[in-house]
Parts: sequence; structure tokens; C-alpha cells
Amino acid sequence: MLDCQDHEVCIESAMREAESICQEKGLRFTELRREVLRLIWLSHIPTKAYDILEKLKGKAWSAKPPTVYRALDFLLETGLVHKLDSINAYIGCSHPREHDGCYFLICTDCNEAKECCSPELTDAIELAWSKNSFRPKKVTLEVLGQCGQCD
Amino acid sequence: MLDCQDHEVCIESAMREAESICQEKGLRFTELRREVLRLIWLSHIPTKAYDILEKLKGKAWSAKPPTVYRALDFLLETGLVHKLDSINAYIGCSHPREHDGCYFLICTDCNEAKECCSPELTDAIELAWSKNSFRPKKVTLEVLGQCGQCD
DNA sequence: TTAAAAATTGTTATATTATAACATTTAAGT
DNA sequence: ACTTAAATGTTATAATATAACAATTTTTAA
Ligand SMILES: [Zn+2]
Ligand SMILES: [Zn+2]
Ligand SMILES: [Zn+2]
Ligand SMILES: [Zn+2]
Repeated sequence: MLDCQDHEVCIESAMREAESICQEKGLRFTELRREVLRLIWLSHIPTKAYDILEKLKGKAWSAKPPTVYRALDFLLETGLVHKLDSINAYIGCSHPREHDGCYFLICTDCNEAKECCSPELTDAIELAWSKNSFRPKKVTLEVLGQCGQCD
Repeated sequence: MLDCQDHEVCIESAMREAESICQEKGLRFTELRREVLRLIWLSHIPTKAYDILEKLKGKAWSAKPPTVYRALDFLLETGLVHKLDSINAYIGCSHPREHDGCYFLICTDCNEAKECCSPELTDAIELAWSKNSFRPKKVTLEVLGQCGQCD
């Protein structure tokens, strides 16, 4: 699905950006949270909470479900990670500084997910809900299908 | 949220339409499936699977989780019901004959959900994914927020 | 019309996803 | 150093969903 040439670059830049965002916001980017974010970024395939749990167990942590879900809560609140409700999985945010009007393409063949932005889409959605005098708080937009590489 | 004057009318028309759709398609609209659809249509607030289970138990059925999930599978496949992934709940489809380009407004105050259609939205989504040479199979679009009545 | 096949429902067990509640440890502020 | 707040550890359980096989009902077709 993705135009990811060197995934080490993806990982390192995501980690660096997370560091600086947490620093700016005065949030504690602990070892555990760092490790969970890194595990999520291991690939562009959304990760299941209990897979993170298994991987954490292989490392230093005494990991149990709350260990993972608390780290996920932090990463979700900070905008470093997104939950994909249609598949109950988590993926690193590709541009956490300004995540807005974004949606997800999820390939059911290679399982990769891509975060996309579309101002037209944002406009269309806003138009639609304003017709209904609705005050949006959270938009979930996920498209399951087949990506270009998986034809 | 809704412009529902007489909800009995909603229920009866939904049930009638379900009957005729199943008849046309040669599908077996059994008592169990009928009852589950009716329970979902009891209100415009999306229903949880295990709430359906409890209500079924109060009736004739020897209801266990698979009882409900199988009926839900049937209703979902037939397009009579939708699952709202962002809240793990089920709602009756308001126009099962041509459900396309629809999305859901879900009020976090009154909990009602409204199914909306927007051709502009459909177009914007199609434009966005064609840019990514993506072949969509299923679109999940759910907006959580506050409806006009709940300001 | 009855036997075989298919679909539906019953039943038991278990998998998957997520949170509550309270104890302990670690970090921050005074 | 002492106090407080935040983070993590730990045990238990809640909430959501499916697997596997048995019994029943409906449909198909011999
Ligand atoms: Zn990459
Ligand atoms: Zn994002
Ligand atoms: Zn109504
Ligand atoms: Zn619909």
C-alpha cells in the first residue's frame, strides 16, 4: 500500500516527533509509552492491543492488559496513535501535529492502513452535518478495501 | 434528534419493508429474526447485542449469545440493520432498499443516531480514494457529537 | 410421500477486547 | 526530606463476539 522506502526512517521520525510533542506539552513520555509507540510503529499494519501485550512480555515489562491499555490511552489522547474502530486495532499517527480531516484506507489483502487527508472531504462532511444542525466531536471515517498494490 | 412523530409508524413500516425485501430475495424472515429486528427498532437509540439478548430472554426464546449474533448477521447481510463500529451497537436501516453513501450522526447526549445520505459526501470520498487507487468495499463513517435538540 | 440435504436454532465452551479497583512504586513540587 | 500526584503493578471481572457440535425444522428431490 505505502510509499515507504525505508521503514526505519518512518519509525525514527515518528519517535522523534513524539518526543518533541511530549516535551512541548509537558507530558511524560515514559519508557513504557515509548516502547508501546515503537511497537505500534513496527509496521504500517494496524496492531491489536493483545499483540502489543505479547511483545511487551518479551521485554522487560510485567505486562498485563491495563499496562497496554493505559499506554494506548495516553498515546490516543496525545494524538500519537489512532484507533481504527472497524478492525479494533491501533496505528501510529502519520502527522500528529495537525491531525484533522483525516481518514483511513485499510487494505484487506496486505492489511496495511494509510492515513489520508482530504479538504474536500472535510468540507463535504461539514456541509452534511450542518444541514442537520449537528455539533461534531469525533469523526470516524474508515474505508476497507483493496489497495493499488494488491490488485 | 429525530423528526419521529409516531414511532409506532417507524416500527411498522420498517417491519413491513423487511418482510417484503425478504420475500423478494427469497430469504427466510423467521420469527427470531423478526423479533430481533423489532427489538432493534424499539427506539432510535442504537442497541447493544447483549441488551437484545436480555430482551429476548424475557420472551419465548432460549436465547444465548449465538442466538443474537446469528440473527444480527442475517439482518446485517440483508442490509436491514447497521452496526455502528464506534459504539459497538446496532441500528435499523432507515432505507434498506438503497443504502448507499450513507453515514451516521450519533448524539452523545440523547444517544439517538440518524442515518444520513449525502451525494456530495459520496463524491468526495470517491475522489479521495481514487487518488490513492484504492478499491473500496466498505465505508464506515460515523460522527459522534451533539444533535440540534441537545444544545 | 418419504428420504436426503440444507438451513436454522440450541447448547456448551471459549476467544477477544477492555475496564474496575486497589496496591505499590516513581517522579514532581514544596 | 516530606508531601502529593502520576504512573505502574496486580487481581479480578466486564463487555463483545465466535467456534464447534447437536438437535430441529424446512426445503428439495427421489
Ligand atoms: Zn514505513
Ligand atoms: Zn493522525
Ligand atoms: Zn421513530
Ligand atoms: Zn442504511
